Amino acid sequence: MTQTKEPAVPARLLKIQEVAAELGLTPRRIRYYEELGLLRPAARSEGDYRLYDADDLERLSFIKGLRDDAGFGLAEIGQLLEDEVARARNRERYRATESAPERRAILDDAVDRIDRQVTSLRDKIGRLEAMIQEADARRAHLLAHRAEIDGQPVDPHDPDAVAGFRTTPSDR
Amino acid sequence: MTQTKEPAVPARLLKIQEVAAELGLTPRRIRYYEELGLLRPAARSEGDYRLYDADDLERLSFIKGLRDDAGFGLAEIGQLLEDEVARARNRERYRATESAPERRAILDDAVDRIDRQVTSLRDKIGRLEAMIQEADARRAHLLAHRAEIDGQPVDPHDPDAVAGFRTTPSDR
DNA sequence: CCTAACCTTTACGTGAATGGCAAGGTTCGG
DNA sequence: CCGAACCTTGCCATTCACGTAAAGGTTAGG
Repeated sequence: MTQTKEPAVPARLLKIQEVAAELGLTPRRIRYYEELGLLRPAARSEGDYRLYDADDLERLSFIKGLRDDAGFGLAEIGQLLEDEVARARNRERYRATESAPERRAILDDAVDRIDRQVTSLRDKIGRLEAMIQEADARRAHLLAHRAEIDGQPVDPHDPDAVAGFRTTPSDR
Repeated sequence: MTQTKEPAVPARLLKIQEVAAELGLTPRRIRYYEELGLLRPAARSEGDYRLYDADDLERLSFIKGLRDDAGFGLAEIGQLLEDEVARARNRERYRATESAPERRAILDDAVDRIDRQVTSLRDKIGRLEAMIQEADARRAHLLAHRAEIDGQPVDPHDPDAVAGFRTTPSDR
């Protein structure tokens, strides 16, 4: 099947549509992300077909998550991820040097970037949790009124209304 | 100052720009949300100025959160929140009936809606947490390599590269 | 009563993120 | 070597979520 040539698995390269299908994207979107500098296919075929490796798939999947799930804009994602130009530069720097301290620095930078990504995600989670709190407060308010009704099945004139159900027109 | 007429506080009504300033929105956005049926001002002035009450403010704030923080589309927000037509209808139904069971039903519907909202938010949080997991995995991978370097300061030929830093060109 | 500062509706403009199509080149199984 | 199925770049169209401006009415303080 997959011929194990010599060092490890050659890890088959995928064409754009295969990638799109696998990740639930469209070729168009993938090309657009490339155009914005968010990723670059690992290789091109003889006839210039884009060819993606497992690494690209991971990156694309993360981009998709940031976009579709986290709702970040593509520009913001660009900052968060570091563009392909910088990525290539760092790869080169890492490969070029033998120096352990320098390699450490490069790795530490990469870790910092990930930390920033995680922080962004946690911030967002925090905001969503705040919204849940508010929603729960409204929920509790409604339930309080429900309990009130349950207590006195038919009340002649209700003292005030339920949150979200202003039944006393008062002025309007 | 605020004349307490008789029942409670008349709760001053705000004009659109005041609302916008308070919530960090623009009049345009507020009008647009109204146009989509997401909210309707509590009242209009003599000369047709939109006037918002505290209830409107809460709703608007929630809409803003769903949009800016949670990243939902306005159409989706419309479904989640129930449009103003349905809201008005329910208010009327609630007000119209004396029946405790019916009021209970209306309140229960409102609670259900809130539960759906919370579920949507929790779903999103779940997806974000999954992304954090992935990011942490990458982070751990990088740190593993950093530790490796720390162990053997100057290694002649590295066995393989770091995640995200393919230093062995192998074929490309 | 006047006027500045606000409001109204209507309508057109814009940036982001795609969709869709055309014209042509590439791959690949048969 | 051929055709179906895919790929390329290029470009225009569209949707969403507003921004902005115009033309005119309203409010509130002095």
